[in-house]
Amino acid sequence: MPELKVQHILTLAELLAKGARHNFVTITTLSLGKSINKSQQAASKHLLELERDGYVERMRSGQRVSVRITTKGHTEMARISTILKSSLESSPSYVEFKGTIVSGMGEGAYYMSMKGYEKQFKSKLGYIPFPGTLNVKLKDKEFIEAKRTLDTHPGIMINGFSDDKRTYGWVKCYPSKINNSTDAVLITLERTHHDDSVIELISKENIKKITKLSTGSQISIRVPIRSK
Amino acid sequence: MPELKVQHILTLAELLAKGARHNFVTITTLSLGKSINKSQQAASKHLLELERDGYVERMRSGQRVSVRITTKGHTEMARISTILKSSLESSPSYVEFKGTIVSGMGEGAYYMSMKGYEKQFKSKLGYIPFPGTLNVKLKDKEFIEAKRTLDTHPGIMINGFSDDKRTYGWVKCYPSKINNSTDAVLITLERTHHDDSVIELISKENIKKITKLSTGSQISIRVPIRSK
DNA sequence: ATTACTATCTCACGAGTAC
DNA sequence: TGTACTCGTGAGATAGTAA
Repeated sequence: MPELKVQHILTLAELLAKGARHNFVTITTLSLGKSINKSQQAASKHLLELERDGYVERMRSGQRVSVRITTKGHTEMARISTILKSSLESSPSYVEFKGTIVSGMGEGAYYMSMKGYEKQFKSKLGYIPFPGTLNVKLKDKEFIEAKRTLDTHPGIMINGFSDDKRTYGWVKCYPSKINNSTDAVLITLERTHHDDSVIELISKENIKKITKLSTGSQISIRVPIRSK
Repeated sequence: MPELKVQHILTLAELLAKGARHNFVTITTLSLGKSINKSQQAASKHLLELERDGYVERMRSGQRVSVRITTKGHTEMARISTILKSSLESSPSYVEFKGTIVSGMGEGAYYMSMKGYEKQFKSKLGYIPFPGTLNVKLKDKEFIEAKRTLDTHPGIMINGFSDDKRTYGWVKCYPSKINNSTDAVLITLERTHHDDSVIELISKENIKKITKLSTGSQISIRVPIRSK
């Protein structure tokens, strides 16, 4: 039983679109070729091969040829369509980070506890985060790239503000899951004091305590995103 | 802007299934090759070309390579999936017959008016048909073939019966539309008195009168069927 | 006008192999 | 282990053309 050749997929799709599932449709190899961006000769060969392999039936009436798709042909197309559709849908809708917990520098805690931020956390996240950030050193280049991916997705925006001394940048929040179970919020900062390979997380409670993780532990963070 | 090559479709689908939409996934060209039923070398080339054409991004970490599908790649796959899906769905769910009206031989009328049939018509179709059948001479070989197609689909079964003299065969009814507007019922008989190229229709009223068609008129009959 | 043959070309694939 | 080069083979495409 010969497999359906990939290059025949579009040809079958075109015939299907022309209504060749249940009725013989009369179509010239020239127009079929145009539809699939191939030559008349290629279309003719496609039909011959599709017929040989049992995906279509053909019927000559003089010069013209009518074509109909067989049940086998239809089944095969449905199969391929399903494969494509499910592979598109099955794509997980999260960005994943993997790395190891590193000791925070205390800085994050200081900034995140400022009244200008806390007020917004309370209203936009629904709580005031535990004073302190969990810092994760990313394991690989691809996770650093993933950070850039995140930038293209919307997050919860915490606006910057000023006090007497200086201005403080915005903070973007991405609700996420640690090790697929604990809720936390990955934050990206307008003005970061880390290099690219470290990400910071905040949470309602002390993350290390709740997850029983400590400095050096391997950790996975998943940020759900809306698939487009 | 190079088009996505057909042979790359399955490769992209495989990457999609592996979750490479939002995250870089580490996959060896050997295993990728196996998944798409190609060699390691083919898989490697696919990835190189997909990258060259902007459908995936790659990232080397030493020997291994991580792959992620770009927005362009995802869009393209979605496009193809939609084309296939809609071509499968758009396929009209009817079998069509075209031909010319020929004068009935009166026989049909006689048989169809028998009490053994009439009782069943009344209960299964909801009415007693006009006494007389519309005979249509099919125009082309493909419509004769379409009759065979119809046989594989279920219709409303009118059982045969016997009287003192003889037995009468079953009649299978397919509700249909004449010229896409008038309701009628195409019937196939266990024992037909026509050759293959003629079909018969019955209806509540006199079809010729209602449609203002007469012997010699071109006519189209569509029999809706359940697509499988 | 339309199909499909033949010849030719291109490029997709796998084998072998370097790194 | 891995990736990806070169190279040979053959499938798939086109041009030209017969029917």
